[in-house]
Amino acid sequence: MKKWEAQFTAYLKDRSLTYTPERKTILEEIFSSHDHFDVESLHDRLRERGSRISVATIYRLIPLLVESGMIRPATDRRGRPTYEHLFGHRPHHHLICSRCGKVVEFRLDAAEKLLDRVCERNGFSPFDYRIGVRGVCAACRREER
Amino acid sequence: MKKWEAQFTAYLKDRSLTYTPERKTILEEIFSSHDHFDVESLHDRLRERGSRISVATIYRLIPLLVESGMIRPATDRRGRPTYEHLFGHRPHHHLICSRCGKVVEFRLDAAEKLLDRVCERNGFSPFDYRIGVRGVCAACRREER
DNA sequence: CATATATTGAGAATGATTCACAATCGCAAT
DNA sequence: ATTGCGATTGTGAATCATTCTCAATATATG
Repeated sequence: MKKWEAQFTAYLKDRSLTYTPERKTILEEIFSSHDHFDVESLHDRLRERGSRISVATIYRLIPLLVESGMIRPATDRRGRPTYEHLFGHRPHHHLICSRCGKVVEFRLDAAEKLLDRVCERNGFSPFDYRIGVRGVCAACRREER
Repeated sequence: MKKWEAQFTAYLKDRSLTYTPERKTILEEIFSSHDHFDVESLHDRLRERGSRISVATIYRLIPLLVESGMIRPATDRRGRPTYEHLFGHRPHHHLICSRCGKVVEFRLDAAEKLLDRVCERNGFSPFDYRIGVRGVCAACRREER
């Protein structure tokens, strides 16, 4: 059993909810990729798989996944709602160019210790963190002149 | 003239667009607060001010503000689209409880040095950064048992 | 196996966002 | 100041995503 499956079934059991085949199928599809997803394309992917799960079921599942900390709402560059799941990647961070939208990923393990201390002081048990830095990339800076 | 006004008028001029009274009013309202905003509540605030600007005008302005780097799309806890503007606050960060949604703000100047080094290596000129830590707060952890 | 509750799909209802269009506006060139 | 032209606006209609309703199933429990 995958880690995400264990976490989600525990969450469901805690609230007397059930782990239905539909929910299992949707989760499998979500966690089969690391990419962000939106409802429509997730629904398409499920249909390609041969599933006839309705969009309503997806919409109904999402709040549970958010609540349980499996996914989180995000937004694409144009502000459209997407979701990203929180398993299977080690924390990675982003440099985002405000001018051209380019995104550079980086890792920064050194930050973890600092943040652990902050969490401790505030009674938080962290399970994920993200750093986003906004600025202007070298190419755009050159172009500006 | 405010910094944001200078930046936006420059952006408009560059594309032969005009800085109309409506746009000025909307910008003033957006930058009069540090909070995130959504279209509906921004529209309400404008009406309270006595303005009759239509929502369509707001919707039409937003892509320009995003493009010009004045605001950025964000998302509230439930995934609803909001925007935050990018002027005038010192960097602050968030601990977010995945269970109950509580948000604790903190500051962490020590991170800045680490991030400056990352930026330098990648040729970025940063002007803002945000750290989001997701976890479970003390109250929710207690309740879980 | 019977019961109570949760879940589902379909389609209707809602609400947010975009579009179309006719009436203004603002700027630049006279 | 006047004219001309593209940009901008408000209105209301159209579209699109999301939520809701309801009747039919499925699931867990005793």
